[in-house]
Amino acid sequence: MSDGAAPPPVAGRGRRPPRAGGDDRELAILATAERLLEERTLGAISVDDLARGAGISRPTFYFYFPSKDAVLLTLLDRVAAEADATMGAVFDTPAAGPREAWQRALAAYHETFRRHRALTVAWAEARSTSEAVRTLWGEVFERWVQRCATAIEAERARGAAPAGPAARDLAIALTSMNERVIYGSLSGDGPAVADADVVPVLLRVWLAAVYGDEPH
Amino acid sequence: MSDGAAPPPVAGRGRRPPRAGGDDRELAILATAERLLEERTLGAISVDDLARGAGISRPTFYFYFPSKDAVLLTLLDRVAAEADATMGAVFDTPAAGPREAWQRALAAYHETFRRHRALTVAWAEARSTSEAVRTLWGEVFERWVQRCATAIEAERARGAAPAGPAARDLAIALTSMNERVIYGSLSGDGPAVADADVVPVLLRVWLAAVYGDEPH
DNA sequence: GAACGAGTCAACAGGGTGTCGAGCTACGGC
DNA sequence: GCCGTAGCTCGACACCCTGTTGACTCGTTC
Repeated sequence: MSDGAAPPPVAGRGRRPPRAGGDDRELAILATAERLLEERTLGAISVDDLARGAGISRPTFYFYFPSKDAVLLTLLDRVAAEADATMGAVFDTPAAGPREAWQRALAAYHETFRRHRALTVAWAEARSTSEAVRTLWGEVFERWVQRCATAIEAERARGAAPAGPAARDLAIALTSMNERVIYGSLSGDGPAVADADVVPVLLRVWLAAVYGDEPH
Repeated sequence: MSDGAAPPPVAGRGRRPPRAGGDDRELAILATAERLLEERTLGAISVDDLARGAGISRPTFYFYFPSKDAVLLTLLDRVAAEADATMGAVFDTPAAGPREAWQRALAAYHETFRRHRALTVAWAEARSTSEAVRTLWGEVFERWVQRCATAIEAERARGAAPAGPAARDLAIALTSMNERVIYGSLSGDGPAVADADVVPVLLRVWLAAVYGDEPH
């Protein structure tokens, strides 16, 4: 928690001192991780695999990253940033109508994770192993929930959406659905919605949940 | 894969020959697993912990179970059976109205997993590790989806629910939501819906998704 | 050209899994 | 009564993975 007086430019996840030249090695490790994740699950990849893939020995790996999880975390940071950025862009661009807006948001969310299929699946796997991964996901999730809750409240305030459960709870439930449905369609185990149907189905549920009156 | 000619009464998961007396040990292992899961995560429990907890040595453990996962699987089989039974009971008992019916189904589902909090959390964790666990969950999930899809189709057929996405896709999306929201509220990491609000919020979304017309 | 620090790795310590083979115990048959 | 057999038990082993240590190289910098 205490950064010394010297400037620690990048903070924590990567190499201890973020200076100097062996940068390629760090990149090579990250690239190797991403490549191996395309073919095996995270648990089936050892530090040795990562090191060899990057052309270094196992101890040298530890010079660059404190653990296998840290590598994943670095990769995940990128995806998280990308997801946040995309989401921000979508929420800030005005849309033709509410349906349009939600549709675009869902499609962007889906597309972001689809583009990083292997990483997304590994993310879910590592969530049970690593506190840090869990936390990172929690943050991404929380930001998404907050944006959605705010949007729902705005729709209610302008009379477009009826009152209902706490906007935050609704947002959590619907975001949970997104997460699980998208993960299911990407991971391919168990019953899943076909890739092309993911967004339409999610959209339908979102619209019904946000704008639908209490039926019966 | 080939069971000989002799009757193999229980099949597979537990002790190799399901005969004779050391039954208590097997039970002791299962009890130990359940107890330890209350305090630590599955990954933090070793075969040695299980063995010692049951008062036997590690090699002896392997006489009763082929692996740590097999123990969990045995425990999970029970929960799966219980979930199926509860679900069956709920779907078969006629209710006052549709809202009542869905409400009861969701509450039963929630209650089943809440009663086995530690196991449910371990289940999610083991899904990334063990093919068998993944499969078992897939089966439970699939049964739930089928029942729901059937129910949705019935509601549509009698004109109570409007047309919409394929009933199966809708059922998958909503069941995914259940799974994730309930897991979130049980595991306690990340943003979650408070325990008492889980069923009301889920119910609201289900009803809106099944009975709500396409808005706008 | 000595001192320094980034970068590298062989070797080790430690902990986990799963297996093998030798021993123990009880019980039915002879 | 003793013997074989089958259930049961564990010490010792082989193996794999993680993370650390300490010594060594090599390019800079003064």
